[in-house]
Amino acid sequence: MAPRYAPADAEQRWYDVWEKAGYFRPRPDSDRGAFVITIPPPNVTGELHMGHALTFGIEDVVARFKRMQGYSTLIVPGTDHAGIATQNVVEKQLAQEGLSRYDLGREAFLDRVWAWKDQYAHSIRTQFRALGVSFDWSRERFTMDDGYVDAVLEFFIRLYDEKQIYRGKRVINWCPRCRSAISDIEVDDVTRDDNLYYVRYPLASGEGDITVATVRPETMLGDVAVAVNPNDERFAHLIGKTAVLPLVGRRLPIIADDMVDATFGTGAVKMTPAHDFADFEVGERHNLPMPVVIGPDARITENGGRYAGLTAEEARPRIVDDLVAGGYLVRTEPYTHNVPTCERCGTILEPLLSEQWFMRMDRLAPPAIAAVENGDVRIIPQRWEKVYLDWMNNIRPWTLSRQLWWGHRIPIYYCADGHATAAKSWPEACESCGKPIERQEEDVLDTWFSSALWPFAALGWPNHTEDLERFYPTSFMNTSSQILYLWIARMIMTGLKFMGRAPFPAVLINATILNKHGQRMSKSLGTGVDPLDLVREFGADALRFGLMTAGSTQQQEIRFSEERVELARNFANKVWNLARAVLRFEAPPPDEPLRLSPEDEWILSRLAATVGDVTNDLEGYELSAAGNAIQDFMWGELADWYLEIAKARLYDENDVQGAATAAAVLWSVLERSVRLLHPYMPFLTEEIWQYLRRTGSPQARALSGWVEELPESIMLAPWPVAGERNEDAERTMELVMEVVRAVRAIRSEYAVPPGRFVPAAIQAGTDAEKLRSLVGTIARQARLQPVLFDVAIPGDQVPAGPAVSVNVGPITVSLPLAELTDPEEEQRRLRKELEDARRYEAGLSAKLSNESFVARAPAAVVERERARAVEAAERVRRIESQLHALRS
RNA sequence: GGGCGCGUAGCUCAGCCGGCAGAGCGCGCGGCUUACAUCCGCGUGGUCACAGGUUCGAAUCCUGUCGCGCCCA
Repeated sequence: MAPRYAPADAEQRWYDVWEKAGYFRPRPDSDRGAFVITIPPPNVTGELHMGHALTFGIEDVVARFKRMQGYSTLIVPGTDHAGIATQNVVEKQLAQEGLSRYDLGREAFLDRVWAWKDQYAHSIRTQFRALGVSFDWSRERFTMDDGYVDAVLEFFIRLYDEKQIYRGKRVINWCPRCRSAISDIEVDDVTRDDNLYYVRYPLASGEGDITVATVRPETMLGDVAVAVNPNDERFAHLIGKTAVLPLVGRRLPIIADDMVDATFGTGAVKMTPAHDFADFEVGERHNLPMPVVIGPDARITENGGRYAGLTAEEARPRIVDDLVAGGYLVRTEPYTHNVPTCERCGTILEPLLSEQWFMRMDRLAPPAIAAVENGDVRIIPQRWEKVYLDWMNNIRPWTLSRQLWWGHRIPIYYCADGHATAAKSWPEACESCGKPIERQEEDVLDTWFSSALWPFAALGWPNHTEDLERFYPTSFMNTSSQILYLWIARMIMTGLKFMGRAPFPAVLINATILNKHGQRMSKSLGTGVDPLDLVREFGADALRFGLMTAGSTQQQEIRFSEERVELARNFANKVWNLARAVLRFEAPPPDEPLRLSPEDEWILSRLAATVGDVTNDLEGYELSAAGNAIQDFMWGELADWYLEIAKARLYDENDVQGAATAAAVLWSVLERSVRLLHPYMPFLTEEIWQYLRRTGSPQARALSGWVEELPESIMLAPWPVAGERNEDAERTMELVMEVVRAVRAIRSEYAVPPGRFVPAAIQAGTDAEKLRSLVGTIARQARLQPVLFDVAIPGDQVPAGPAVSVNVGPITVSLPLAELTDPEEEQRRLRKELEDARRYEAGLSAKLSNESFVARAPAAVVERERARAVEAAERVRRIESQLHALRS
């Protein structure tokens, strides 16, 4: 084994071996049942980023844990066609060639997008493999592959037949750049400084006028009314009268509607139903005409008279100028408001009246609300449940249609009379009138429409496949908070609708990954990091471990830096070297059984505690806590203490049984720790596993519970079990470590060369019996030689001559560092220690003399404080006596 | 405007069903000790954002304030 772990080599070898051996496929038999994840399919727009590495890392850690626990475990991989996003990137590519999608035409353009898809799906697959994720590639899906298309058609037609999907004219968010409708949850509001224009509309009677306020004067071309609040006395006399639209001359009825906020502007509002969500509703209530004056290209339409052809942006100053010239502009004032922009491209959205396909939500939502309320679906962290429920309780119809080419084309066919027929393929005739079908709907479906089916469509729905039978509902979903509405909510609704059961019992909402300065990681900001660069530099295991332990499950953001991966790489190397050390001490097994010493009992107890903690943490999806627990144990206890202590026996040629016992305990504890670590560091642990398979005495293997040979891959090994805790052994070793640390501290303070042995006298008081067999251990770890243990010295006298005293609990270690001890210095040190000890003692007595405390605090707490007080007093007495001895 | 989260050592974070403030990194000192210098030993470092309250006792529970962030309108 090399002195340094080289990840690149191991990673390349193992992934292929695992895949070829079929370890990523669910095992057929399992009495523990199935554990299934259908991954959130990444967009085929580009490469994976750190957020993906986190998401899929979490899924793989959890799945590997469950696989080891014996579940029939399956992770279904896949990619999403990501309609508008992918179409945008391909259009950008075309633009660089000076082409638009219209130059190519629909068919040729789609060929281009498919080529893009193939390229990126391949590159994403390569990235997944580099991360070491145990996905079942034989079940890989794409949201536009043949079977999936069928699922989408089935979904659409069933809901259409149930009248849940309908066509209608509504004001929608229109992106003039994407040339498509946008769902209201794909809108980003951006705060902008604008002007509020007060415009005077004369009354038709020629006497008087009414002034309205607007931030978008150009929309006045589409005005059809002026509205006021019915309770607004200022305008009561005008209701029913008619105003005249300046510049246009259209006659506008003055109407009353509750929607109008009397405190905004003048309290009178112009109504533009084709270009404003609220105005549209008022327009419907009052049967107003709805002229479209700003078209899909964001230019003024024919309805805009002499402004036709201008962009909305160009039209505004012209109209304002004309209003001024006509004496209609009363005044302007600065106004800050939110402007809706396209989440994809940042373009300002135009509310636009148009014909779209919609899906009703009022029947689908209630069961999905109930599922979260009654705990069938748990959202972690739980606070997100409220966010989900708030949105679901105010849910609105879903705009399904997108004016795109890339996506699932809406399966609606029209006859010459414009009747719609829904069908999986070109129908024979119109289902309404029997006339021939003339054309298919041009629009495609919102990407999330197909994503909503993912957990069951990826398993074969609408066919009654074996996978669907066995693996639905899935077990776990995790994703970012941003798509709680867009995706999670819709999966729950459709799962309940078509499968009768929610698609998963638990949803983990991931933290957002920020860089070390707290900025979002994003390609456009230049703050993105390619996970594969980190894999190349530090190894996939290090990236996984570093990410998983970067922040707790409850956090909503994680500050991530490369340094974290470097530290995880160091840990990986530590584990590697720990294994090297353990494997070098293969002792010949004695015939007799093992003879466990206190430190053996201790490390076995600590392992038991760690297995328990890690298992609990993983069950609760606390991956950070679990990872830290493994690292703390392997590095801080197994390597730093147990191995160092065990070396004495391992190198002792006169103690064959002791050496064999230490070697066996080491092997077994390492072997089980490596299994604990496997979900986080699959490659390193597999590499070590191969050495473990070939080693380990029968006693060592028995200690781990192995009755048969170790399996050929750690992926087939069961999750470790450990025995009982041994509290006595833990307390004893805790004391040993404290004494050793205290002596080391004194040695360091007195600059005793680290290699040098110094004589010592240890008085252990009440702990003498407990420590007797560990004196040798203390001596070696603290480099003390020779050692007088528990010799009866009258009173508290330390051995003759100047000495340095170390007090740990009831234990005192005296180091007669004759030539090193400066009595003055030592007195100063002891006086400070005495001061601390007295302050501590005083604090305790104050507490104990407080009657309320003694009366009201739990008995156990009072008892503990009393014991501490006794110990503190004793400590004060000892230090005093040590000081006294120094003076004499 | 409404909702949520966060504020603990120079940095990143544990601790938060109340009972003597922790870890890693950094920094300082000392070490190539027969697994590892991607390492080992020791040390330094905190009004637990602020102000009230509850309690025998508050980093932890409650209220308010300030600062940062996210979501919704």
